[in-house]
Amino acid sequence: MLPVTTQQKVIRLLGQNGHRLTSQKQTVLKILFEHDRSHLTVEEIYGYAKEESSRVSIATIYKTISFLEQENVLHKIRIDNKRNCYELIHPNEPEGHPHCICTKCCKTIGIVDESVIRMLSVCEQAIKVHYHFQINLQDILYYGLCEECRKKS
Amino acid sequence: MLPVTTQQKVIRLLGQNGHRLTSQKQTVLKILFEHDRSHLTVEEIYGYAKEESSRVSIATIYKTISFLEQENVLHKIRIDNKRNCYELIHPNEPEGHPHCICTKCCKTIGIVDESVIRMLSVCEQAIKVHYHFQINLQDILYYGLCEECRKKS
DNA sequence: TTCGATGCAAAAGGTTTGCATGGGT
DNA sequence: ACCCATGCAAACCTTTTGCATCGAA
Repeated sequence: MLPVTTQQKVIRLLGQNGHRLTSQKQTVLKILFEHDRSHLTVEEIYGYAKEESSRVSIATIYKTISFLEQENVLHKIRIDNKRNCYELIHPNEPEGHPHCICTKCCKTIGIVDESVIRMLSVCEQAIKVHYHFQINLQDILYYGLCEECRKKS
Repeated sequence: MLPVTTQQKVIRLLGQNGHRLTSQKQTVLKILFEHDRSHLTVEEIYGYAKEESSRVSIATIYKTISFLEQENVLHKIRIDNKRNCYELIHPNEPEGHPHCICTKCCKTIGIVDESVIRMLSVCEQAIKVHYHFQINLQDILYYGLCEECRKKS
């Protein structure tokens, strides 16, 4: 759960710089807060938004999501290459952290464990050295079986 | 460059199991062999194929690519989330190795260096331990600047 | 009252599909 | 001759866009 103070900060942010805090934006934010740590598709957000209030269009959902991405509230992850997924950014966690995706139940798990993150940054360093490539952004997905699904099978 | 013996093995493979080695399939394969180590989009393959012979349709390119994917000749990588890219699988190299993508010139570099690969598998191990997640497949992209583009800027 | 945000519907762009025809084997 | 593969065009699906209208500040 994103801390309430952070939530409020985000909400305030959206009404600034000539932007307007509309009910649609608030609805989308509410949904994102309620589904923190999940990885929602646009269609899912739209579905939840219609439950909240019928006055939403899919175009607005897309526009709002782009806006929230620009404002560093939301982060796009490409879990499959058909549709995009989004997750809330947690200010104190490494941005763009790796994800595990269960190929059976489709659950996604964000990898934020410090020791793992540290190891990955060692790999990054090695790539910089070996390939003379300056890494600015990483995008790491692991596919496999989560604990529950592995136990079942 | 994929070894010629491997190329021939692939070509032979395509005429087996009730499949037919058509000129279109051969054209696509020729293009893939010639652009080994690159990461071609479907549109690019289609473009090259039309140069080779005018008798190709985009639908056939898609169908051929799916077929080659199933046959473990080709591997899909999602470099951007608009269109898919493909690269030849090299039997003796780790499948699904990481890629560096230059955000300036769009060049992609496959990471096959053994020491880096070894480090990454240590990370995998750590994830298995910390998250009780069984990793079957990895999909790792690094975005940044390649050597040439970094020198230029 | 102003002007950014919304809703609608159409467009865009990549990919898939159905079906008659072509061409390997 | 058989029947898989191809080409065409239409369908699909997600995402984007243009524009008139709405509504937050």
